[in-house]
Amino acid sequence: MNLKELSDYLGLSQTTVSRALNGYPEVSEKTRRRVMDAARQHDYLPDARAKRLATGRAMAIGHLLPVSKEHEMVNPIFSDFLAGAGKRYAENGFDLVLSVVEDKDEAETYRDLARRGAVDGVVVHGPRINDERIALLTELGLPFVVHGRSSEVSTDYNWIDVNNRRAFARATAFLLDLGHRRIALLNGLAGMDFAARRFKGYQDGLHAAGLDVDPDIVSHAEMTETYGYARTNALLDLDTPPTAIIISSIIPAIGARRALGDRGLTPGKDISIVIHDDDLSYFRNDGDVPTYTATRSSVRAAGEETADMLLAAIREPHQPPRQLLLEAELTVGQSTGAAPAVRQLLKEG
Amino acid sequence: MNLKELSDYLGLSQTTVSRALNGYPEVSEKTRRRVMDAARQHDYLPDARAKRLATGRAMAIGHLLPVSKEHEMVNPIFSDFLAGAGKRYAENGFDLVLSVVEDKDEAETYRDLARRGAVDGVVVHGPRINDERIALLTELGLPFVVHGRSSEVSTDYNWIDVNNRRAFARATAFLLDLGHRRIALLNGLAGMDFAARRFKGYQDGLHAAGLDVDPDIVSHAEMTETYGYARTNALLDLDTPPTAIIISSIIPAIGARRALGDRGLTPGKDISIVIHDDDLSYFRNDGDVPTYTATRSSVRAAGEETADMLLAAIREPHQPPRQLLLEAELTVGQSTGAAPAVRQLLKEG
DNA sequence: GCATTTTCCCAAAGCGCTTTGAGAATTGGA
DNA sequence: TCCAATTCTCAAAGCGCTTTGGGAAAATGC
Repeated sequence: MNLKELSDYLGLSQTTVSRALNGYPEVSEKTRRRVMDAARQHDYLPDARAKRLATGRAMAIGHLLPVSKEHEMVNPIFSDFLAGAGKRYAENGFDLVLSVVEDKDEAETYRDLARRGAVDGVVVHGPRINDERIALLTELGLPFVVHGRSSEVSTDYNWIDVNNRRAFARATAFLLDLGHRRIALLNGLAGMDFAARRFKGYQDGLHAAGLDVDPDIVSHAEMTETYGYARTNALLDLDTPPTAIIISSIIPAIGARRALGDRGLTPGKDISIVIHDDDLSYFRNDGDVPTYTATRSSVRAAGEETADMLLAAIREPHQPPRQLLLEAELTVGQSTGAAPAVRQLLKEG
Repeated sequence: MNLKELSDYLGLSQTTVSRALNGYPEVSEKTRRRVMDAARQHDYLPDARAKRLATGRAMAIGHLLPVSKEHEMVNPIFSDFLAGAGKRYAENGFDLVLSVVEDKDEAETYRDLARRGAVDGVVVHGPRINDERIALLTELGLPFVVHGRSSEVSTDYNWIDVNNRRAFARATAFLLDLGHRRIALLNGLAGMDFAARRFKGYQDGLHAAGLDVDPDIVSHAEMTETYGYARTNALLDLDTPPTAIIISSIIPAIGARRALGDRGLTPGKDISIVIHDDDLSYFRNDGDVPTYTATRSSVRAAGEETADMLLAAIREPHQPPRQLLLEAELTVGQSTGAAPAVRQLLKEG
């Protein structure tokens, strides 16, 4: 059943039926009700293709899932983010279109989406330092929100980010308070903006205590379990291994834990671990006392906020760019404890 | 630049330009080349909205991401699956539309997608036993492929599945060969078809050795880390704890490992673990000797196969349904070893 | 050389909606 | 009662493509 058939059936013009269904005021309540009832009864829903052409809007938001040829890695937080954002899109009648694309084709894909009119806006994931996508999208005039921020980009744009710097400064300070002096950082991929901010926070924390960063115990890589395992082993093999490790995600933390297990070491006792926890739905760091001490910020909630922001930006294109900075909470779990020296002192009374 | 402008510029009709771009034979090679060059030069790409209306095809595939209100759980294998499928869609000029939807609204969403003409086909994820979505989609005439199968559905339909039954029978037999007699099963959610098949395989393995299933050491739940942890603790607290555990996914296996760690137990030595490994990109079970002994089948590869199958089904609607059964490989890792009794015997020579 | 194909291109009619610009029908005011 | 204002409804023109049904020009066959 299409609009023509429905209006023929009702003895009304297509105009009136369309207006009744879309809530325009030019139609009497009586008629509107009659139209709505008939639509429901006949299972009528306007053809999305026709509606899109007629309105010029796609009623869809684009997300690019970049898949690099080399590492073949999909960001594990992606699905939780999509769950959050997609929920909001659905509530607002928008579709979510997901483009799986190789890193190198990303710019071209944005161009295509814009020219084809396939989406009304896009979300930019995983911004790098001085990310060129921001200039591109601004030039294309395609509304967008960045999940994260991009340092060294001078123009103003919509973004939503966790206060990574403060979170990691707090995590560092927390470990310092426990007496740790040699604290390693297992960070995300170099070049990623969030990783740079987390490093800065870590550095802030150390500096505040009069300490300097030791580059030997700072590393950057894609956040896989394997990375956590290998890197933790390497750290433990050092002449003076760290007494604590800050890890950028729960996934490499699993690997770190495995490395400790291999050596019969216990987190929280033999070595302290603080993680950044995105609160992944299949990997909850909870329980009476959470497994890990963590700076926590729900990526799913971030997805919801991102969607709201983008929909607002599409609705009101002439408003100034919007920004939202979320604070992570620092929750204490089982994976941290006093540094060995402090422990010794305490024991000696 | 739209088609009209492009054809005006070229001094050709819209018909000719459209045909030239879409590879129809009614246009001379010389003209085609001229059109193609001009299109490239002016960055012309046909408007997706108009194309969709004119052709009646959506050039898009739908995936539902079901998010249950209660458990708020997103399947962690989802993103890898999408990465695989989405790659193929992109190669074939299709978009991927992702609908985040509450469990209870799933049927309605399929109806909407079909009526609105928003997609040309859909992928059904996580089929349950006697899944009603299959009948619904058949009735709607919306092409679909099920990732998995649904027992007790009598009609024929497109599916692609891992041979879960055989994989779990092999895993069980493998553990039996190592001397294990008390083997626990940490399965997926009851009601899921894959979980039922895995249970059957487990049962097959035990029966073949003249053993029976002990329901006390079989459990069904959503495959989270927390589940693996809690359940492993419960198993170890039994009067006669199992000497081996088969775990349906790497995620709960992490939890199991954590439970073992808490007690100072080592996988492969104190207790054996076999997992089913979906080969998640951020959670590779590899290395010189993989961490886990596993039945492995790449969910990403399954995504690619599913996409190919669905695109073929859309292209050739009158072909009979297609099916593909993938075998999992059994790879030996560090998490399995001889059962205590056997170990004792071997030691005694 | 003429009739017949074949090649190449075009005008116009959709696809199923929204939206513009007006025209009936109704209501209210004097 | 008549006229103006308001309310309700409609015909028709798009939106930017594809595709049908021809028709002119060029190539072929006799």
